[in-house]
Amino acid sequence: MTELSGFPTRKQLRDLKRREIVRCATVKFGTEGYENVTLEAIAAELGVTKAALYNYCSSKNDLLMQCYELGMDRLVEAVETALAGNGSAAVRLDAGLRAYTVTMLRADMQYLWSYTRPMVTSGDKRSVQTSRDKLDMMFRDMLDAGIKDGSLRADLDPKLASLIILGAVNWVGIWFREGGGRSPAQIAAEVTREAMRGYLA
Amino acid sequence: MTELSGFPTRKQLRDLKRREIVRCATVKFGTEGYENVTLEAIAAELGVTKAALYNYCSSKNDLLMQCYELGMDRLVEAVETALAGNGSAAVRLDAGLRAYTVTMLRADMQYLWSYTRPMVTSGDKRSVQTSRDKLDMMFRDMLDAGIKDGSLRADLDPKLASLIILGAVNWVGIWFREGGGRSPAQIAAEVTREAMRGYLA
DNA sequence: GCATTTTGCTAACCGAGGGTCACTGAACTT
DNA sequence: AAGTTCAGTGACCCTCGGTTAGCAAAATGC
Repeated sequence: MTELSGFPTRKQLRDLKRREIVRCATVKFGTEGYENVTLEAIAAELGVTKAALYNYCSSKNDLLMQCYELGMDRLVEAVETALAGNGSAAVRLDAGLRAYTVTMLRADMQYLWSYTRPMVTSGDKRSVQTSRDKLDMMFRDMLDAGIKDGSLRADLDPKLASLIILGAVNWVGIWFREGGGRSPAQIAAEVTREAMRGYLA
Repeated sequence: MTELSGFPTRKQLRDLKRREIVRCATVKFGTEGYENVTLEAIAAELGVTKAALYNYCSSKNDLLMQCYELGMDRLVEAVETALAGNGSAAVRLDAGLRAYTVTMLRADMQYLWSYTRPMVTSGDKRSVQTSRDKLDMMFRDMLDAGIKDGSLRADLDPKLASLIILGAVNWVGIWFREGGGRSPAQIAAEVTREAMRGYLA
């Protein structure tokens, strides 16, 4: 035994701090907007100086990317769980899309669709794109399954259909703002049903 | 006669210059990204100094808004023309959506969807929103007409349907990049057909 | 035709904020 | 105890959006 158990190691501590920074940045970016948040403000909220942040990210944009990745992981996990449920492919697809939408409508996730995409520089694109592709593939596979089990139209093109459906659903993130009478869950249910309408068997 | 005709008046000249600035900025924002374009660069391309630009816009963000307005006008006009054609409401809706998509896929229009929305500050929102609302209304009216003339399903909800369809179509602007085998017109036709699928009578 | 104002622009500057660097003090290593 | 690693600091630089004083030329007034 080189150390007491129960205390985080140096590496773990470092990662915990990194996560805390990302969490803090996510909230601030999401509520105040990327442009309007200074690194100084983030640092101040964490009780350190700006320069300290550069131990955990290489630039402001990189910090945003880390926020994006965290959000994407959350999204992938929510959808994965929902898609793994019971029922026909159509039913599971519906659940997956609803999970996707509801997660996306969380206040601190809004920036994902509002701020992040344009900021993605060619260098960062790779890691972001893999999460996106993964989600895309999950939905596409479910569309395939729907053709096989007969719950979706046999003549649909999974690639095109997933673009259409995800487009419709992503758009919600743009136009939906809290305050209208309906809850995110209700909105998600309506939009998902509507987006899938043309594809049900 | 206070002046020779055929020469632009002071006011006209000023407006021409303004347009030229906006056109130049549009191209640069579209191809290089808002963040990466300095006012100095725009000014240099126009052969003036940065400060001169401030005679025609109040801030960099305002310049972006002027680009946005120009693009929106273009979009509204293209859609208006297409919607005014002959045929059933479904046919005209199809034409309108294709016009919308093709216009949106122009290289110098990409920034509209990639860069502008998040930059819109609450003050500017008004003017931008009116163009958006106008487009939305045009499509919604056409959906209404489709219910009336029987070319679209009688049970569709125009408000929800327009959000779904426009969402699907707007998404193209995000994922489409030149170079794939198909032309913008082909893409537009495919996506439009697919997005309308669930709503045809 | 001369004085006055208005206009379009420039040169020089300011300040915010992203990013860097030399250094420090504490903790781990040997 | 001496050396090494490392998180964090404070002072600094530089880019870039935005401002201001002033100038020359065109428009306007008398």
